[in-house]
Parts: sequence; structure tokens; C-alpha cells
Amino acid sequence: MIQIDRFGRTPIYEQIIDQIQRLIITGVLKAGDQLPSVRTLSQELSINPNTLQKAYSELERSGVCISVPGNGRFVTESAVAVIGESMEEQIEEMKRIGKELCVAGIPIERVLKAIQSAYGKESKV
Amino acid sequence: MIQIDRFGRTPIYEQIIDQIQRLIITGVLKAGDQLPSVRTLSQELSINPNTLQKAYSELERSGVCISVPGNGRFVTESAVAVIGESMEEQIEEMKRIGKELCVAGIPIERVLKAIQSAYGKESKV
DNA sequence: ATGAGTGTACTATAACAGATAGTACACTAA
DNA sequence: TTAGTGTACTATCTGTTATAGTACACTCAT
Repeated sequence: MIQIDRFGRTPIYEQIIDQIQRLIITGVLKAGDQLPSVRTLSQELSINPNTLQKAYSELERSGVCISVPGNGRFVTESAVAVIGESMEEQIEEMKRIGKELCVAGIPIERVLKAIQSAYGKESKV
Repeated sequence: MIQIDRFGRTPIYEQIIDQIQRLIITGVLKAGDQLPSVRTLSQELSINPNTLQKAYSELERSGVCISVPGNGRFVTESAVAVIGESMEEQIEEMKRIGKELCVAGIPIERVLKAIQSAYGKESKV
């Protein structure tokens, strides 16, 4: 369900945040669903409970999930919307890279094709 | 010529690498040009000489510049090509973000427009 | 030959982030 | 009561980043 890359440069807690958000926007996890507990998931992933707690806290801070002490942690109704908003930042990041590629002389057609392939529109025309 | 953001998350030496590469692909620095010495530039930027040395070493490792002990450090003939190759990685990063935006349900038109605006093609049609 | 200006190497230190380890406490539901 | 939740806290370890200071070798102009 969740894969951890221990050798990459991205911190474990960030990887978890990204992957849980992905599970939500892909519909694997839906509003009201319970997230795995800190203890069980940390054991399953062989990571420290505190590391997972850090990821969960951040998800809760941004409004993706809500914790019910003594009960569990659940995906909020607004989770999909919240994550969607964070996608705006991704678009900004795209613009930033786009400007770099522009000054580097990379033709815009190459970039557009890359985007289209990511969207599964190969456009082999 | 070079601006340092001491409060951002990107390390100083990476900022220097990025900005020198930018100076080269924009033509401000050309093949054969001498880079500022470790001592002078580190004083100018108020950073440690070792930090700058780290940035320069990395630029040299990737083939952007070459050092001549006792003489100076110069932009190589292949610098532009080398930097251009590293742009391929940027395109891969774009694909990665593109896939995320795709599963998040962001319409491809929004992404394409973002790219075009980065390229200065506003396409106000 | 000398001196100024290069690059390079090395050790040491401090600060910070990331991750781990272990413990403790409060809450809820069966 | 018990098991399973979330939460809080301290302590430690590690790697990266950045700084500080020193030392040495090289090149060039004088």
C-alpha cells in the first residue's frame, strides 16, 4: 500500500505524506475511511512511530485527515479539495522549471510532448 | 551577479551551482571565461570559501568548468552542452509532476497553459 | 627569486534536519 | 478491565550544511 525509499533524498515522512495523498485522490482511501494506526503502520513499514506521527500531524494540519483520540484517524470530507489546492503549487513548480528550460533553449514542443505523455496522450502524430 | 538566499531550504552551494549554470546558458559567461576566484567571490557573497569550493568542485566534476592550479578556473567549451544534458532531468521531473496533476484530476489544458506562459507565449486566445 | 594571486587539502567545530528509541499519559470502545 | 487508539516528551544518533582556520603547491608578473 505504501512504499518507502530509504536511500532517496526525500525524507520518509514526506514520502508518506505524498503517498497517502495519492491514495486519497485516486479514490483508494475515501472520506471517512480510517487510516492505519501509528503503531501498526510504523511496524509494517519498519519505521519509527515518531516518523509516522510527524507525517500524520502534517496531513492533519493541512486538513486531509482528523484524529479522534482513543478512536483513530480518519480521512476528512474536504481531503480531496485540500489536496487539489496543493496541486496549484505543483503548477507553479512546473512554471519555474519551464522558465529554466526556456532559457536553456529547450524547444517548447519537447516540453509539451513530455506533459502529454505524462497524461497518457502520446499523440504519435 | 549572484544572489544568495540564506533562509531558503536549498543549500548555498546548490544555489551557486544553479546560478552559474544560468549565467552560462544565458551567455553572460562564455567558454574560456574565468570564474571569480574562491577567495574573492566568497568574500563578495559573505560565505565561507569552503562552501564555494564545494560548488566549484561539483561544477568541475560535471564538466562545466576546469581549474588550472595557480592560474584560475575557466568555463569549458562543452559547458553549454553539459548543462543542456542536465535539462533532460528537468524534463523527467516535469513528467513526474505531470502524472501527479493527472491523477489529481487537473485538466491538461491548465498545465499546458502554464508551460506556455513560462515560455512567454501567453496565447490569450 | 619574490610576492601576489591562484587552486587544493585538511582538521575541527557548530547548527540543523531526519530518524530512531523508549517511556508515559489520556482517551475510547468492547 | 483491557486492548487499541492518539499524543507528548526526552534523549540519542547520523548525515548534511556551513563555518573557521591553517597549510601547501602552483602560476604569473615583476
